[in-house]
Parts: sequence; structure tokens; C-alpha cells
Amino acid sequence: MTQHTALSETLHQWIDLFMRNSAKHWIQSSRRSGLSLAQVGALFRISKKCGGVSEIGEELGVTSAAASQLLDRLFQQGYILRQEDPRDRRAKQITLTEKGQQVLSDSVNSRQEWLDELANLMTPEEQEQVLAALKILIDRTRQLESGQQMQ
Amino acid sequence: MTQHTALSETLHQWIDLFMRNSAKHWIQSSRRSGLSLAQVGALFRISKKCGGVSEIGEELGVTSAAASQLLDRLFQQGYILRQEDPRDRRAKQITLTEKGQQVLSDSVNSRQEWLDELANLMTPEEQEQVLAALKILIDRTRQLESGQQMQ
DNA sequence: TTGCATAAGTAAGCCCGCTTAATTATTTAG
DNA sequence: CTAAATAATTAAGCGGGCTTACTTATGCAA
Repeated sequence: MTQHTALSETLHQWIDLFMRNSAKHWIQSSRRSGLSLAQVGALFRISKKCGGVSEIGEELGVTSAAASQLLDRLFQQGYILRQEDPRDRRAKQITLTEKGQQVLSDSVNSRQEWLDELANLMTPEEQEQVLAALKILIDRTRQLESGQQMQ
Repeated sequence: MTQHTALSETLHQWIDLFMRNSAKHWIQSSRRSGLSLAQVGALFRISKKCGGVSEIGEELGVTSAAASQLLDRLFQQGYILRQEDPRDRRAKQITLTEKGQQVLSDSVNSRQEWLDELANLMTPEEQEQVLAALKILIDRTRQLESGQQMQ
């Protein structure tokens, strides 16, 4: 019980710390690209899974009208493509252009640099220990996610 | 070398996974409060360290004019106080009201619930293992942060 | 005292992101 | 074929958040 509390509180502490750093990279990369946080967020969403306009809006928590406008601005600036779905000509398939992918690569790379520095501060033994623990965390987080989808 | 790469990539993987979940809680809490992400972000910043308007703006990466306007909206809605600094009557000290603190508590609590569930999915041995690894991560991240401040 | 620097706020103007309501094109059910 | 449903867009309108330029009040130093 006390162990359980200690773990979730330490997780919390780590997340607070991590958030400050990761958010910084995220925001800086967003500024560099000249896009808003919402726009970069949409690009991330699109990179994970292609889909229609309404579907993307739903996952971003906005109406399809809002999604259409958001995506239109990204299209105007050459970050995404809108192609007619051959199986339903009402729908559009949204995909990233190379320019869109580069925005994400930049964001990912700046974070990866930070993580490399972090890893460099650890001894090989510590690295191994942290690696094993992260695998547990990743595994259990996925388990939690798939459980929630069931409901 | 290969271990190093494996660790930073696994860290990356964990962060991707975590971001999806944590961002969801963050956005949902933001919606519940009726505030924008920028407003909740400012409240978080204020809770960490009190300071003047310009100082807050600087940390948020915006001009002091923008900060003044952002904070004014929060003041109008009763989330913060603006008190004259007794040592420099030009400056205002920004602090959270109880209402402002509640917004943050709500955000923190919804995240804590998720972390509790995550911890519950682990055996006591795994919990101990993860706890030890997190302590290393927290320690090294702080080390990295303080090193960057030196430059 | 004069004058420059600093902290905050104000005004005008822009773009973003969101909503609701209406429109267009297409699919699907009867 | 006709009518309802669906996917996307468009239009109008609101507020947020940002900028620059300016104003006001205060601090500080020659």
C-alpha cells in the first residue's frame, strides 16, 4: 500500500519534471515551424493514423467544421494532402506531405537530443535498470489503454 | 553504445505513449474548467513561482503586453490576484486565488487517478523496480536542468 | 531636478480556433 | 426513383492570444 502510493507519486514527480522539459521542446519546435500548437498536434494525429476530416475532428475534440478549417489552413501551407476516398467520394483522406513530416521530425529530433543527453548521464548499469523499468511501464500503459477501449 | 541508443529510444517510446494519455487528461481538465490551454498553462506557471507580469510573459515566451492581457482575463474571472509589490510600486505580484488552485488540483487529480491504475497493474516486485528506475531518471533530469542553467 | 529606464497596462489590428447554421455532393435505405 | 443520412465545406460571428506602438506610473542616477 505504501509502496503503491510511493510509486504513483514518484511517477507524478517524474511526469512533472518531464513535462517542463518536453513541453519546452514541443513549443520551441512549434515556434520554429511557425505553426500553432493545435496545428502541430493535428499533424501528429495525422501521422499516427490516416482518416477523414470528421474522424480527425472527433479525436481532437472539435466539430467537423472546425476540423475542416484547421486542415484547410494546413493544406494551404502545403503540410497535408486531401485526396478523395475512392470508396466513398464524399470523404477525403488526409495525409502528410514531406513538408508536414519534416515538422514532426524536427520536433522528435530535438526531444531525442535531450533524451540522449539524459542517457549519457547514466552508468551502463543504471541504463540497463532504467531500460527494464521503462519496458514494464510501456507494457502496462498499453494494457491500460486497450482496457479502456473495451468499455 | 547500442545500449545507449536502446535506452533513449525506449525513453522516446514511453514518452510518446505517456503524452497521449497525459495530454488527454490535461485537455479534458482544461475543458471542464472552461479555460484555454494557455490560461491553464499560465496558472501552472504561477503556482510554481510567483513573479511579475513581464517575468511570467518571458517564461511563457510572449511579450509583456500579451502577458498583461492574458492575466487580466484570469483576474476578471477570479483565478488570480494582482497585488502591488511593496518594494517596487511599478510591479504587480501575481498569485493564485483558491479558485485558481482548484483548477490545478482537478488537473493533477485526474492524472493521479490514471497513475494509480497504472501502478495497480504491476506486481510489488515490478513496482519496486520501476520506483528505483524513476528515482534515477528524476535525479539525472534535475542534473541536466541545473547544468543548462549554468550556461 | 532632469532625464532615462523599467513595469504594467491600453489600443488597434491581425490571425487562429471554435461554434452554429446552411449548403453541396454522395451514399444508402425503402 | 425518392427521401433520409452522411462527409465535407462554407459563412457569420465571437473570443482568445499575439503583435507593435503608445501611455502612465515609478524608480534611479547624473
